Amino acid sequence: MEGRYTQRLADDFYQRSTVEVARALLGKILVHEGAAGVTAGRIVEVEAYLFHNDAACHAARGQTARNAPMFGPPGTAYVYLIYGIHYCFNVVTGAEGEGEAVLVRALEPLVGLEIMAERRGTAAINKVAAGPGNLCRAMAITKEHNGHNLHDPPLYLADDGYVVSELVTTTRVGISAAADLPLRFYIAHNPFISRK
DNA sequence: TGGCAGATTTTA
DNA sequence: AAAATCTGCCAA
Repeated sequence: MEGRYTQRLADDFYQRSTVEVARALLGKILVHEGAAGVTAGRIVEVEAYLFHNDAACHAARGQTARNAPMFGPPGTAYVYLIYGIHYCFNVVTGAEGEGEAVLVRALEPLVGLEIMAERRGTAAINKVAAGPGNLCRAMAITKEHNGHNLHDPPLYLADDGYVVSELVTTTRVGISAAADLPLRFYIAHNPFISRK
């Protein structure tokens, strides 16, 4: 149990294009050592948001107080509140000064299943961390993690050697602008994704 | 300074 | 289909 996900992603993991990082994040582990205990899950679904030619990206119109973390160094957390209710967790990518990020949309719960189920109010394992809002709820990720360096506890990314067998590329969910861009990626046939 | 849209989720 | 509920951002 302890030490299983200690192989944290190093800085050079993020030293490549946002799309490459997004695809590489599939299969990696998101770990949160929270007050209620450790929760962790495998990333099975992500979306890329690009600085250039992507009107759906929060940073598309330049830097503001809200999207500032997106312009920070890659490997930073960008967490924001959407619809006044749900948090969305992103991994900042792209060079410093370039507002890009990868939205993590779904996890396969691996550690702390009971904690996650209680936070979510459901024990349905394939729905506990499916969808960006639900994922943050299950993992207790909030605005306080905004700007956090994802190399360090309590919130970090790890690699357990898992290899993705088949990767699917589709258009992103829930956006009106740039809805035709193929920037959503998920593990094929995975039962934990938020939707087909 | 106010109004509105939004990378969602659940069912009032 | 529509509500729940917050806030950054720009003038609908």
